[in-house]
Amino acid sequence: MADVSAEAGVSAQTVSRALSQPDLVTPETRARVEQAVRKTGYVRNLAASHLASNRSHTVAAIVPTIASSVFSDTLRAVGDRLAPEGYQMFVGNTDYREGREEELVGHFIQRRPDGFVMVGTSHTRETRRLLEAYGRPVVETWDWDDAPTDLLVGFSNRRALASMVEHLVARGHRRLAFAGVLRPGDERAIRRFEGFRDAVADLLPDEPLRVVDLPDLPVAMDTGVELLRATLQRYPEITALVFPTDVFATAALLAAPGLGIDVPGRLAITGFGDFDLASHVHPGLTTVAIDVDRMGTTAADLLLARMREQQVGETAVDVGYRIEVRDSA
Amino acid sequence: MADVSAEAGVSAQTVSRALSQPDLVTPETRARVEQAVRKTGYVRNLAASHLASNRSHTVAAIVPTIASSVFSDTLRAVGDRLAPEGYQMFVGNTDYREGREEELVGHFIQRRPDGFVMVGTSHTRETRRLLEAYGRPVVETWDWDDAPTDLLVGFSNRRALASMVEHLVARGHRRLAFAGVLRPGDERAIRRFEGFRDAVADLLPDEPLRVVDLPDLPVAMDTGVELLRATLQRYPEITALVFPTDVFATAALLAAPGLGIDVPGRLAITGFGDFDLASHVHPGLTTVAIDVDRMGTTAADLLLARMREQQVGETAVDVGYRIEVRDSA
DNA sequence: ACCGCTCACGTTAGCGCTAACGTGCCGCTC
DNA sequence: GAGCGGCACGTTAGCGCTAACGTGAGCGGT
Repeated sequence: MADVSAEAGVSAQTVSRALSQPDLVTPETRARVEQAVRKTGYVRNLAASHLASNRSHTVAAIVPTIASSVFSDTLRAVGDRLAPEGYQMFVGNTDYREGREEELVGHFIQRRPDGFVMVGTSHTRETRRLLEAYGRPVVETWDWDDAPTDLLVGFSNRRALASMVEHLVARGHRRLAFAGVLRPGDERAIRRFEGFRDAVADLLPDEPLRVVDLPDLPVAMDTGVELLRATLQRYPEITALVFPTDVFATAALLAAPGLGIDVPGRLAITGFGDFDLASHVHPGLTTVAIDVDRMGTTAADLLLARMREQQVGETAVDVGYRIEVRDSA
Repeated sequence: MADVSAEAGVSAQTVSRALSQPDLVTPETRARVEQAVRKTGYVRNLAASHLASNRSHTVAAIVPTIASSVFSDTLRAVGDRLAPEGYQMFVGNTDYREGREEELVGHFIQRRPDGFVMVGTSHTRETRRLLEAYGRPVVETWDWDDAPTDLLVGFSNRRALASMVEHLVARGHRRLAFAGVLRPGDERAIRRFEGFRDAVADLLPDEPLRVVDLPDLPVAMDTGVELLRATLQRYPEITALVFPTDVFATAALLAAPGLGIDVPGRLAITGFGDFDLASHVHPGLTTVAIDVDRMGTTAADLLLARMREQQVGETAVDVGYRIEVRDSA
């Protein structure tokens, strides 16, 4: 920067201003500085900027897995909104392992991000303590809680599944099962199960709770096939099978003909997420659609406002959900 | 850090050593420092560490899109290998737009990452200049080039598609078409097309080159259906259709029955990537499988060695590919 | 007893920026 | 024409670490 300021005949402070707050220098000075930057090949060092200004212009994002379209779409939306404002994003994945989130927060804090983006509202006590002590804005996404850590842009997984059960009951289904992978690292799946459980208890009080949980299997299509098989073996009487993710539901849908199961005639199937694939399988998958782009963009908007110490109107935004009815249910 | 050193009764330098190179202090001192860290709630500031040591312990990764399992699996593999070594990863996506890569490199350099992970070997002149001037290790992935920028862990997209054509020809196919989305931001797709073109010219010299390119459409399943339709309209005589990605191939496979097309009887279909879905559709999709985990892990290994200024044996690693033969072709 | 070496830790300076405040000039008001 | 405020830019100091070098204790060899 000293080279640039010498070349441009101004002080280092003016170079700094010309680069980060161009409005504060005259157009002529700005042009001289820009010319000097080009001539010297200067690339400013944001680590030094961070240290001096106490702003890193980074955001830390923590998701269960980046190798799933649901979260990577969210990250893309957040990143696309933040990048033009000069923020870069760190990404960490918990791999659906309990405790990894706390570890990641611990590591990320060392980089002093200006904000955090988290998936879910359920965190360990220590995670919350760390985030609160850190004192920078946090946006939670992909779920709903009446007492969020800070900002919240999400929807109720519980109500979404309850709505799906309502849809099935309205279509005349009485014997429903839920099949998924439930474990502490994936609270969203647990909320969805709870929504199923409560809606069944509410709408079909005479029916037993039918659940198949294979907590040791990965979130992959093979597991969906296995869940379909296990559920029909355990509850052959069911007419509808509710999955907490399209990953399982589409796999089950694709495997059904081979197992001699007519969908939706013999068995109705529902998913969650409205993946690209959901509208391409036959029959089309009835599923829960989330406006992921809006969720990501809104989360980034709230974070930006907080990071700039602007007033934030609503600190909790419900982006809702939509039951996307296709032929599978 | 001053608080910690006062609390532990040692100098700040010793606190620094206890945290970053624990072997250099006695076990007793280390314990006292750790105790003091806990008591004070100290979280070290890696921006300051970066500034003082000229090592950021970050790696910048640039991919076409993070919302695709191919690249997010790679990122996950790279990230999982680097995280335990204390490296965090910045991710940027070019959205398959030409020129975005150069822009991203320009931004990332300001953060002084210790290394770069790139997808592809083809970059603008300015991108290469920036990376070379920056002088830190760069790993290119997902393609092959005899004169890489620095390190290379990939495979030949061109040869992979040529192998697929060989497979089809060996099965008796003569009239083949290639259908995809070819544009400057996606060099991998172009290499795959070239592999198809050259293999057809080589093995089927009497056949014309049959290509359908819809460069303005997104890489999504809808486009796959559209490509299938357009290709059969233009080249009704074909018996095999080669796609440069499983996204298109699986969509075409799922749409075929509805269009009255029997796969593989009337038309053989092949993809690229061996997505989870490829083995779940019926018929199973014949496709090109890449060992993405190995590619990511090896890329991270080479990068780590270079970042630590260790000797790197092979600077170019070919992870190869495998034609995964299923029933679609 | 002296030397030289190693080890554990301390001291000094500086990494490359920007916050905060200082300075000088210009134009406006009364 | 004195006074005042705003603007553009400069000066000073310091953000929180670590590289490089310094120091002193302990130990073995001669």
